[in-house]
Amino acid sequence: MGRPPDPARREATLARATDYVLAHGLAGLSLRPLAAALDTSPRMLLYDFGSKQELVSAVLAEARRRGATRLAENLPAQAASAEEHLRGIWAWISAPERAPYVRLIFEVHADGLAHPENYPDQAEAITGWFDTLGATIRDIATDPDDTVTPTLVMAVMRGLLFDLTTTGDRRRTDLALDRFCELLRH
Amino acid sequence: MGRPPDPARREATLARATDYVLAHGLAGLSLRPLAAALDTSPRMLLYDFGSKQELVSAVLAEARRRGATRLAENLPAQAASAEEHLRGIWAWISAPERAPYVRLIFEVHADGLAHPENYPDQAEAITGWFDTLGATIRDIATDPDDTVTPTLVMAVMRGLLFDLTTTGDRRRTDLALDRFCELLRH
DNA sequence: CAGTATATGGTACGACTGTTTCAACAATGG
DNA sequence: CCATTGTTGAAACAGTCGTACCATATACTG
Repeated sequence: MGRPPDPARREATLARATDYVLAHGLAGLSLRPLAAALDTSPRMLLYDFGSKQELVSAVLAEARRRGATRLAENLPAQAASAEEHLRGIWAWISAPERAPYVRLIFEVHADGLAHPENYPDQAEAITGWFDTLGATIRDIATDPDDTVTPTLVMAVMRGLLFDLTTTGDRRRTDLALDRFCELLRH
Repeated sequence: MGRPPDPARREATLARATDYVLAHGLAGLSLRPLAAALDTSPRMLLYDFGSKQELVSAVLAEARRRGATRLAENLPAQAASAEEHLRGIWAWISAPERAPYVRLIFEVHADGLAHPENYPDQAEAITGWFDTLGATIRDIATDPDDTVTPTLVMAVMRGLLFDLTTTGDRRRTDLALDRFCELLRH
């Protein structure tokens, strides 16, 4: 009885909305331009997602899913040394093609500082990397449950990304990562 | 002939506006609430600063000035070891009282990713620390013109601040700094 | 076919934004 | 006093924003 719902439409919209947000950023996101770019209407976006905030949450979840997938694809599991892993991750995340993802990470972080209630799983997005990372750098860490080394490694990555995205000085930031690897070796 | 201009008013407004921005953040800044909190009007803010963007620029410059002054006050110049300096900076910048400054740094960075034209001196705000920092950690760096070590040190700071402000896990981030100091020692 | 559910367009509301316009007021110099 | 110049208030302009309301179109079941 009645027309059947079409969940595929929502998912297709979500995918394209994620493209749009990655391309244009989160900060100035507005329903009308977004809808226009997606050949739909604000009306339909709210119909499918309930509110702008829920749409944003869905987009961020989708972006995280994509990021994790892409990273897994590009970092073969069979371990070279931990150092090579580290360099691999840096080369991947700092590449210009990842700029949209990196920008999104920083935008979400900044907005989360003012409105933490909108990002209930932010903390998990930080510590979630430790499982991923912990496996690859286990030989650096003193013991398997060590969270300190992954914390430091991720901090170096994020800090260097902050620097790189601000100054654009790839040479200096690359050298700084070299220096960090050097420190880890001894 | 005529009433003399009153530059003191502008400066007083700037000081209080900086307080307000530090307290409420940059992201949602709006002239009307700001003016109300400052017992003035949007009209006067624009009269004094020309436009919202120029007001923001002035506020950021003032905030930077304050931050540099406060940091200088709290880190006595006569050198203990570089490691103690590092720990001192971290203790200072990661203290809860600095949260407004830290938030502002990240907010400006995030907004600058979308609108770099509004922050022409952002890159300098990064590399500017190297002079300050270079002096205190000279014995860590291989030579006086080394920019790589300061880059790495600042990256660790900023990355750990990113983590701390997201997860709130002070213990883990403090330990990560310990670990970094340890690495630097060898 | 009627009935019922989803899907969708159009439109408007109310609140907000930075900025401008026009007026009046205040203090000073001639 | 009066002209000049700086200062300030009130209101409006021209937008944008997320969202709600109302009607209609579409596709399915009984």
